[in-house]
Amino acid sequence: MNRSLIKTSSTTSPSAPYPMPFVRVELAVLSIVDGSLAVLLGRRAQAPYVGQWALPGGVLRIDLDDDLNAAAQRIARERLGTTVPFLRQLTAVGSRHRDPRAPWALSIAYRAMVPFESLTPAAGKRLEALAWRAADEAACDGALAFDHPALIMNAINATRREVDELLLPFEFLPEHFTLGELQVCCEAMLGRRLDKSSFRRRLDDRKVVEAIPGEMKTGAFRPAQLFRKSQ
Amino acid sequence: MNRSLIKTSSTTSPSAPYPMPFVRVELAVLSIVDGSLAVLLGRRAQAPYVGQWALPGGVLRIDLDDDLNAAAQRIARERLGTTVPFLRQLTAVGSRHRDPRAPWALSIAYRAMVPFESLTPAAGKRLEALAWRAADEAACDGALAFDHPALIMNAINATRREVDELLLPFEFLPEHFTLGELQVCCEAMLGRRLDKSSFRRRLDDRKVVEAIPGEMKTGAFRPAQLFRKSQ
DNA sequence: TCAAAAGTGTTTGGGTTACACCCATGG
DNA sequence: CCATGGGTGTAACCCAAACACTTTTGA
Repeated sequence: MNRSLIKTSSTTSPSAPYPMPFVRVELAVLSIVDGSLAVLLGRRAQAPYVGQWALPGGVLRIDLDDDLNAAAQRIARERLGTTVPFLRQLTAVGSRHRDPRAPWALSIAYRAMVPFESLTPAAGKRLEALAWRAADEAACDGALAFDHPALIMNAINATRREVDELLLPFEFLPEHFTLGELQVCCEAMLGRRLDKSSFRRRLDDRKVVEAIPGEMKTGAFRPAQLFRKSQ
Repeated sequence: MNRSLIKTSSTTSPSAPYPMPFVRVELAVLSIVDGSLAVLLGRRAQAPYVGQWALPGGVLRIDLDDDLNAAAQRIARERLGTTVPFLRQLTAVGSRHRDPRAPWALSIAYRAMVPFESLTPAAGKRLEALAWRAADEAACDGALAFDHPALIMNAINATRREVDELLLPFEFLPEHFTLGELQVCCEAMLGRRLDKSSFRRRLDDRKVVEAIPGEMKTGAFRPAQLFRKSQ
């Protein structure tokens, strides 16, 4: 299966078309599974790398996609059956021989973050299976297809940096949440414990959340104030 | 001049080629001119946006470029006649109707930093002229072609963030330099003054530079220790 | 009354800013 | 001897880590 899937005919006149690379979008979909950061992998049903695990992704369709973000969302719908919030472009990687389907392949990598329960376990097109995998592990796993371990590492670093700066994935949480829940979520993403007191001071210095007057969450123990994203 | 420059023929079989976008690389080349950050702009000699100023850039050539970085360097050679150090990928932007030459255009934007004297003032292919322009200004100038003001803003922010973190463009400086020269350079990039004492403390806490024993720069006043990049 | 989680206050320390001050040299 | 830039020291301050403590509930 080494046949080129994209046009590569050579050009003649100076203003004639140059052959363009094979352009794809790859998704590093993160979530919190069992209290730590996980990445969604698909087992490939087609060549190349049949049977191996890889990030879900798809070909950019200039007939369907208005822009790169739209392409990422379409591919998420097709492959995962869900929309993906907290979307962020990570990087573009492109070179000769990256992908045996084409002489030159360019991928735009995106990071997203979804509640893992929101995923239909049914795999979409071209995938045998979907599975969550510990993110730190996957980032170092040489058995993954293409250069995807590096992309996963990139997604982890970008995400941890955002959390450090309190740019938090509120779409990932319920609309109303307690500060405890928020802290547990951040700790899972960072892979380390946070101090309750300084975490809260930072939150209200920068006004990233606001208390919802009257709303409390009652449970087994002392009731907790509910918060929502500011503005 | 609305004729498509790239192949857009539709596909038939499911595994047949999809039409691919028009892929370019744009360069935000920065330098320090008159003590403040400047960006290199070219006046376009061809449609679209003839006569308007834009970032230098060029089409990705999968027959010539081994990877994206190589493409950026080739385009720098062709357009500017020089190699570009401190190269960093900024972002990919792509959408329908971004560029009248094609129905769907994708650009990978790169930032570089060169000593401005190293540029041959002769403009390369497809450019009428090359000129340095205050970066902060250009980032807000609606008269620039395409979405280039946003790319310039992106380049400025990425660069200032790197300098804040003491990831410094040593290729931009002479191999041996005084701490005063280094500080002036950083101040120009940041667009604000730095405190000499804390700047130096930060430098040697993180061991980013090392003194060259015996080497001193003598001038009008007290001689200064020369330094080089660490490692 | 105890466990568990909510919520608050206080101390400490690292790192940066701001600023004052000496040093060495050519003119 | 002074203007100028090189180089050093110190106090103030900001922020966050660490940790101790009180509060409130269901069981």
